[in-house]
Amino acid sequence: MMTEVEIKEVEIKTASEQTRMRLLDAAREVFSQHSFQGATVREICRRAEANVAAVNYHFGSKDGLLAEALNFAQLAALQKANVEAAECPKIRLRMFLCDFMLMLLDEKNPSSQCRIMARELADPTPALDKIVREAIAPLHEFLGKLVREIVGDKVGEAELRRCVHSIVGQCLFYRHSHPVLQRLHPKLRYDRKEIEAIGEHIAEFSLAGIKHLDKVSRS
Amino acid sequence: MMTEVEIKEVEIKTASEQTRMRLLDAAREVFSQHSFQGATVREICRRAEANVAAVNYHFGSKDGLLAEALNFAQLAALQKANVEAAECPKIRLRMFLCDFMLMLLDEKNPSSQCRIMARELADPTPALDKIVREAIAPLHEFLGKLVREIVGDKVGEAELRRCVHSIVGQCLFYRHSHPVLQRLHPKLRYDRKEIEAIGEHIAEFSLAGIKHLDKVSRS
DNA sequence: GAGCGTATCAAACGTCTGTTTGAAAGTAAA
DNA sequence: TTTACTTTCAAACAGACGTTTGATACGCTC
Repeated sequence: MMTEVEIKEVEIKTASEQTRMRLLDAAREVFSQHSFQGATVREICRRAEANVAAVNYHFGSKDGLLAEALNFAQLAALQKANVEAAECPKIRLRMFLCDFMLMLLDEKNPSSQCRIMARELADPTPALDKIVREAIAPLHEFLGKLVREIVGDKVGEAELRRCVHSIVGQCLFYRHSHPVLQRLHPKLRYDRKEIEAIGEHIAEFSLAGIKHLDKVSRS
Repeated sequence: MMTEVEIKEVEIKTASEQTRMRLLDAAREVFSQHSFQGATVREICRRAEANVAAVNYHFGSKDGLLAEALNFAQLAALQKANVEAAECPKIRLRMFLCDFMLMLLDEKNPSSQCRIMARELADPTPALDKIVREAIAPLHEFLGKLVREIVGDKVGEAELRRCVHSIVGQCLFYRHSHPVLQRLHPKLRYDRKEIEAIGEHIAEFSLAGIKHLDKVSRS
């Protein structure tokens, strides 16, 4: 049987770890809504109900907080499950794109890391190297292999790479340009149904593009 | 015959207008390289070899400078020339995409406005409304009509809109993710040949996607 | 050259930023 | 309770930011 102290440690952890968690959650929230320069330590601490000094005490700096807030486990799990699935490559591409778009766009999705990733693309930050290494490079590699399965060996590396770029570009567009799209189509709501329709569209559009590439290359 | 004064006005304008021009050029340079929050008035003035107060004297504020620095004449001219061209819609899409990618990626291209536009997408700024109204909305409308010409009337508005998003998304990806792509493929140089190859790829990829949409819709 | 409006300049302003500090509060073992 | 250590806190720090100011220099008309 556990002592009272042990229960406390397991269930609610130490007070210190609680504030660490609250800071990380708040950081993910704020970093996904503002650029790194736009996000302020004071707002993160306000949302975490912690003192301004807490960030530097627990994480050393604002940079350190961002680095620790990044966690691409969910994105990696998505890729792992997809690779191990028994379906054919085309269906796996469809599945992945729907899941990925839900990660990027669904506000209810707890994984805001991909939204941070998307935001950091344009504005290099000390954390960008980590993002590229742990999230973006594996993602491109994963999609490259998947497209290669579909397109066969007749297509060159450069064309294959551009196909991956085309797919990723379509996905990120909806995240990057969200403020613009809201102004262009004010009445459009990005609910789960709409997000899945977008994922389906990107899959259909891209599969046709890949297939056509195949034809061009063989001719 | 012109007097000396008139010649002076026409050729080198007033000293005041010269610094205005230098400020606008420097602003376009800096705003296209950093986010609005990341770009500093001091650096703009340093590059323009002007005093820090010059921005507020000539443009009222940093916001005003950005608003005046924006000028989408080249993008509009591109669309106008394309609409008036005699070619078939598919070839016109190819032409436009190559020109557009050159505007977005070619460092030698004097039109950095599109690079600013791309940068501002993610980070709403007081100038975003003007950008959407004068550049993005017309661009989407132009591409929507072009795709409509290719795809016919059998496709719904929602699907057509998503096609335009797919095209624009692919184009902007190369601009947005430039820092990332440089890390992923360090040896790849974005010279004129590579940019045109990218434009060709996006055109081929998208035409296949559009065509496939047509087939799906008719079936 | 005198006078006048415009443009430039160094300097300062107030505010916001990330970060540091030193004291206070909390925690847990002896 | 005492002791030693960790965590929180209000306050202040140094620097960067956009902007303002008042003096100075310039260009022009008379």
